[in-house]
Formats: sequence, structure tokens, C-alpha cells
Amino acid sequence: MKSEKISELTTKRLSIYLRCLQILDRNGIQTVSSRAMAEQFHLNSAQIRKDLAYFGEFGVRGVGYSVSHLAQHLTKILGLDSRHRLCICGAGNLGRALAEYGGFNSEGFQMVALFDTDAKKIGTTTRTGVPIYDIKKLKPIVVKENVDIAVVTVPSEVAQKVVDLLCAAGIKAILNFAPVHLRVNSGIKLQKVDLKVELENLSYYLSNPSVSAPANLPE
Amino acid sequence: MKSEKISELTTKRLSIYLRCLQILDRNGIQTVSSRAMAEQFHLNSAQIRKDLAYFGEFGVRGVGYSVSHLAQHLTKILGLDSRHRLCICGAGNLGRALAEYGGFNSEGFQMVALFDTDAKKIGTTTRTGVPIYDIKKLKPIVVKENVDIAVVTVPSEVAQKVVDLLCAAGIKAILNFAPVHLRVNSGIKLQKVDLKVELENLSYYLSNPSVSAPANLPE
DNA sequence: AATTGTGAATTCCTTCACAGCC
DNA sequence: GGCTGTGAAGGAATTCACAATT
Repeated sequence: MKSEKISELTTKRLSIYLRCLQILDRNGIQTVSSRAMAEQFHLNSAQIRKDLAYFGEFGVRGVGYSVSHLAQHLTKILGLDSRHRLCICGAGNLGRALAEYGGFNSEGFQMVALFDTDAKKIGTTTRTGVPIYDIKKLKPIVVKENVDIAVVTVPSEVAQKVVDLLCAAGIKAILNFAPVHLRVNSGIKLQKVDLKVELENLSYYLSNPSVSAPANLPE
Repeated sequence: MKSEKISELTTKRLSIYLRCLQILDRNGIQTVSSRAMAEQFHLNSAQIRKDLAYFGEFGVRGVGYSVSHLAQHLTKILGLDSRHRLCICGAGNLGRALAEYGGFNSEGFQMVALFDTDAKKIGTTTRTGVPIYDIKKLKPIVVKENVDIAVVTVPSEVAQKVVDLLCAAGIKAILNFAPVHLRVNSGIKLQKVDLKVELENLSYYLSNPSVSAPANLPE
């Protein structure tokens, strides 16, 4: 285990590796080499080895990696051994959909609350039973429900205000869908998903077919 | 205008710049320097200049950039001057939400069709009037409706099959939300959004607070 | 023989710093 | 004087290639 700082590109790939290992495990594969994994899932074997090596020596030379042991290690490294409780701020289309989205209600994650300002929504629940609260109640509910990750799906204009509330409520990790730059206190991790940028990037490639589709890259 | 190939990091930033310029324009600002823009929106001024320089000389030395002219240029470069027509494959929670999502129904983009296999959904429309078709009709409707970008929100197990259909229907750009690696014919641009990886990355930072939140980086 | 873990080489991206221009 | 456009420098991420290990 090194003490260098580890790139986010590396930690995001760990998630991918874990997902691959889970598939191998379901298929009854017990041992896998970096090469076999790279070939099956369109990854790079040297990169797999290097990424893993930041966190320890999990392989056996001449043999490969134990699928289940490596999966356990990655689960631990990614903090997925303890359950995380999520809330979403903004009960619009996107917020409600994400509240019910499988990926946000799977191993390791549980959606426990939505927040909004719309009186018509407050007091109701989503189809799957997630309660919608007044955002004024954010702090007490975050504390009571032990929420540690927040997802922001409010309009850009109010996103900074909401993030300030989240910081004040003690949230340490935020996933933001609003297309604005947000400031957070140090010690708080802010991650961004910008769907419009992704779409416009596709538009760019449609208009510039000469450079289009530079081969099919790994994950 | 250079003929080097341009990184996706650069083209994605063009979207950000365009968004910033639109804000400046709405505020009545007519001219902006790379420095002023960098400060206001938490960007890097050298990077703005370098990114723009790949596409032409849009600035005036000693003065800066004309907000409206630069916005026009970026709109053109990103292919947002001609309208794009979108479809979504998979009318589950996420698919339906994205169909109604503002970012996918704004300047330059129009959502025209959803596809699914569920007989109960086929023939109905979303709240906002987007029709849901049988995925068997994909090709004729893509052709008739002039769809050029597809969004994939089907379960992982069937995503490759759906992408094959999209390729066969002549779609040239795909935004994939399914957490699998997908193969596409060359000449087709595939972009990926992996919400689970984003969440797990937050989980990693929560478990490793020593490295947490390495300052508040630009967009 | 096979595969890991890792320095070295390479490629890619960002930032600096300044000549050139308004 | 102020700002752009850009070559050069610096830094980061990926890939190569091989010694070490089973």
C-alpha cells in the first residue's frame, strides 16, 4: 500500500473492476488473471494491475487474482462494506426518477429521503415509498436518518443555496446534477454529472464526422 | 484552425464555455477576457485560450472576446445550430424522467420518441406528450422522425442488443446509462454515464477522509 | 510457464510565460 | 497597458517490458 495520492480515474476504475468480478463470481469463476479480465471486459491489463497495486498486493504471481477475495478487498476499499444512506434534494422529474433508480438502491446504498419546497409534494411519497420532506427540515432529517450522501437535482439558480444547507447539515459527499460550479467547504467531496455536456459532446461528433468515433475505447 | 485531433476534454469544456457566455450575455456583458471569465466561473484562463485556439482566432488582443460572437462560434462548432432529434430506448423510471428532463429538451435538442417492449406502455405518451413505441418499430420511426441521437436506459442485459438495433437503424451517436461496455460499429460515437461509479466514488472518499475533497476544482 | 508488481518510456493534458498585436 | 495565441515546460496518466515470484 503506497501513500501517494490516488487519482480519481483509478478509484472510479475500481468500481468497474468490482462490477466485473461480481459477474465472474456469478458465473462461477474463482480465479482470474489481469489479462483474462482485460480481454473479457475491454480493459487494459497493465492498468488493472497498476490500479490494484496502489492498494496492496492482491494477486499471486503465475496464478492471478482470487475473484472473491479481490471483490471483498475492493468492496472494503470503496467503503461499500458499510451501508450508505442517501437523500435527494429536488423532487422534479430527475430527482424522483433517481430516487427509484435501481443503481441508487442497490448493495451498499439506500435512498431514504427526498426534499423539495413544493407544498403539493411535501408529505407525499414516491411510488416506491421514499418520503418527500420540506427542505426546511433538511438538517434534522439528515441527522435522524443518518444520511451521508446527498444528490442535488434542483434548478441551477438555487443549487448553491441547497449545497450550503447540505454542508450545514453535515453532509460529506454530494453528487450534483445542476449545471453550475458549486463551492463547498473543504473536507466535503463534490462530484458532478453534467448531462447537457454529454449530449453536446455527441452533437459535436455528429458535426465533425472526420474525427468521429475514435475507435471503441475501454470502459 | 489546426488539424491536430482535439481531445474530448477540450470539446466538453467548449460546452461549459458556451454556457458561461450565455450567462454573461443575459447579464448584458458584451466583451469578456479569458481572465475575467476564468475568475467568474472558476476556470483556467490559459486553458480557455488554448481550447478556443484549436478552432480559430476568436479574440482581439488587448481587448478580449466578443460574448455574442464567441457564443455563435461555439454553437456552430458544437453542432447546436442545427436541431438534434433524440429518442430514448427504455421507458423505465430513468428513461421517462430523462424524456421530460429540461436539459434534453432545450436549445438544439428535441425528444421525439421513447421505445420499450412493455405492451402496457406502448401506445401511451409521457406526461409531456412524447409517444412510446414498440422497440420493434425502432428503425422506421428513427428514419421517419429523423432521430440522430439515442439515449439508452434499458437494463444491462439487453443493452448490447438495443445498441445493435440502433446501429442498424443508422443512429450515429449514443448516450448510454447501462453499466456495461458496449460495442458499436466504427463511425458511431458512444458516450457513457455511469451513475453507480459516481456514487461509489463518493463512498470511497467517505471511507478515506485523509484524501477527501482535494480542494474545490474548476468545472 | 504463467502472471504479478513496477520502474522506465511514452503519451496526453495543463500551466507557464512571453512574443505579438490592439 | 492589456490581452490573445502559442511554444516550451511541467505534470499526470497510460502503456511497455521485464525482474521477481509461484
